[in-house]
Amino acid sequence: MNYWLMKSEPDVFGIDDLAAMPRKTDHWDGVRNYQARNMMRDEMKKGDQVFFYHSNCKEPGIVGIAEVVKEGYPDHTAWDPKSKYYDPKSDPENPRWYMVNIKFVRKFDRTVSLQEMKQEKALEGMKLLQRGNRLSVMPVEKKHWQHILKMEKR
DNA sequence: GCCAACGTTGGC
DNA sequence: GCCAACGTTGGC
Repeated sequence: MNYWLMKSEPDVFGIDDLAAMPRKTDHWDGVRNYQARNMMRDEMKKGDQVFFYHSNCKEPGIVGIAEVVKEGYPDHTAWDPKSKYYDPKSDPENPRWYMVNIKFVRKFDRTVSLQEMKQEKALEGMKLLQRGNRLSVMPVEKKHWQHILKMEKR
């Protein structure tokens, strides 16, 4: 099993929105970055665990856990001219963009903030903390995953 | 709201 | 294939 982190803006779609969905599940549409696309299409597997990260907000950080329940499949919003994610260059015969479905697992007791994570020696080298990182989907190492779970309980 | 960092686009 | 211009992300 692998571990991941996915970013979302709470004003647009936060962890509470995921928890409020039917079956607490939603498709992760709108990713228009090739690196993130490749991970969703090729690497994320059913049962993989996902940190849900709130970005672009007052207190950026990890707020809970979700789980991959459906592996990569074409992101149909790319073919919908009315969607804000419409990409005329994505051909249904040869889809350019992919998404996965994730299901709410649990919300953290508290937010493990970005600021806090930056100060942790044990999290050195974590992708999220690297300068200028803008990926909205990224892998998390098991040791980092476990350390963050400990931080939550402090 | 600012701005640094990064990805993409397109002219050459 | 280079690289300047532009758009977006996201912390602050």
